[in-house]
Amino acid sequence: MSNLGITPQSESFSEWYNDLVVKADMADHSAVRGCMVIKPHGYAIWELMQRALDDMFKDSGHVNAYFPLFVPKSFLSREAAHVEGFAKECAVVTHYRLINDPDGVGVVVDPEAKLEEELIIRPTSETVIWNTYKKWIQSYRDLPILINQWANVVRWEMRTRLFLRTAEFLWQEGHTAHATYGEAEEEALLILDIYRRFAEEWMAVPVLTGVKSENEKFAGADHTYCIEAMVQDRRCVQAGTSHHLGQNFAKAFDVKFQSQEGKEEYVYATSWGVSTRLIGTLIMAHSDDRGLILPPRLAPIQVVFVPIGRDEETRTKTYACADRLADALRHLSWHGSRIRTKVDKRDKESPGFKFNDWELRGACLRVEIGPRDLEAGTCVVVRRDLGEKVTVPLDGFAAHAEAELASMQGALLERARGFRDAHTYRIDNWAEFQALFTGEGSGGFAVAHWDGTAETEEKIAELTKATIRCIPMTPLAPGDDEPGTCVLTGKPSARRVVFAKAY
RNA sequence: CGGGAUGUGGCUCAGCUUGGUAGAGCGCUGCGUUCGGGACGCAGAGGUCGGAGGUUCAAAUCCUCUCAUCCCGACCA
Repeated sequence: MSNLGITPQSESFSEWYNDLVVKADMADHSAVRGCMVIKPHGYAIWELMQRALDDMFKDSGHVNAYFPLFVPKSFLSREAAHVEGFAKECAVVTHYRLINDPDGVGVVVDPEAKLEEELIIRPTSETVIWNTYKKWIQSYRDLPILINQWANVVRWEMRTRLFLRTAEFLWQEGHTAHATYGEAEEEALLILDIYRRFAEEWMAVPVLTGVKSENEKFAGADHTYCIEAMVQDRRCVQAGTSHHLGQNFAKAFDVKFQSQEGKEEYVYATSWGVSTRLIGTLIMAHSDDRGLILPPRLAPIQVVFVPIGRDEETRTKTYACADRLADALRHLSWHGSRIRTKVDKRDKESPGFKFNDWELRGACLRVEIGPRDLEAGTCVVVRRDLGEKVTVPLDGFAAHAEAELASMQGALLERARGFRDAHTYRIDNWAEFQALFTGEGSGGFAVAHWDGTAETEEKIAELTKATIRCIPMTPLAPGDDEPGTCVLTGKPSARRVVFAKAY
């Protein structure tokens, strides 16, 4: 069995990832640097993610809206910390018209068509939205506002990777307005918990929840909550963030409301988002050298049938059998949606080719139906994460398939959790800390004491490339939240924090 | 934005040193045989050699510039 031209993980994790994304037909590089084409197979995963998250947002009282792509430059000057965080990576629109090149062929920018005020392509929408909220909010009766939008944003990144960091990406951004600090805090934590549940229950990716250090928090936030996942090269991915913005944007955009007591106060805000980066995280968390391994709840194809027959007559029978089984599955509801199936009737491809192809594309269960099965009244079922062929009677097939999907969903989460826990270390001396982040096959989560200063954080990053991923919400192990001494400086530390190399 | 590498049919690459009619494998199209872990035969189609200048009788090949991609750093969801 070949690896189908995918660089093995053991040889180079990053090449493995690049090969896989392209060969599994998820995405392609585009004509524009740093941008990508999300192909149907990759987009199908995004659609499933969107649907799940959108339901959770709606269930918790949020509504969707849409705000414009363009941000007047002046908006970005309003909140100093915020603009500093994004200024270096903004795309700017300066003109609004092209003309035929007077000196030759093609078109050139019309110098006459210069915009009076340049427009920034949104790197995030806080400023546009808060400029709007100012018009919407007068009284405490207008609050809270709980709006989400699904959109694209642009951050002009120097170094990009498909799904993990692209110049343009798709995401959702929630923007809420509240009367009190406490209510905004509750909102930020509510969303954080939605993100955690989505990661674990849908993506089968266990995540740490925590607070970002001052260095790592969102520019413009009072504080930032995050979910952090470990992937198979033991590096850490920030998979989602939820910000308590305090009154920063309300002050920058002068958004006040009259309280029940008649007092004028600034509004409290949150913002929160997850992006197509989740797809990259999903791939890196579970997949192997043979291709994608997707958790059933997010797999575009959950059960694929490969009917086998060397002659027309056998083929007719195996096709009919596969259609019948697929149809039965489609009428079953699993986690609230129909089971997604496919009967692979491509007659130019051999069964062996199809086996490899569907492993590459991450179908969860593959069902082989050949002449031998027809005689015996069975089919052969192979689960993508286990790879073993199991002969199953046609009679109990649907129940078997459903049980296997459920079991696979759980198994992936457990495996990922086991992997993460096996690479999470409590480290109390500097030599050990450095050793963890040095050399081949190194890495993981270092749960260590830190003296709380930005200088120490930066020094550690400089020496090891590891950064503080989060200050956990709850201790990962008993004692983690007790005082100790900083792993680098030996100064007092209030509690342990999590260090890792990050994407 | 620095350092390195690479741009030649859809894909992977050879040809470039030493200038002289653009090649291979895979894929693609047609027909036939195949079909339980990437099948085979025969016949076909497909390329302004990333782009622009220059040198030359002649440029994929030499020179200059430019664009893009990948890897490694600095920056970031």
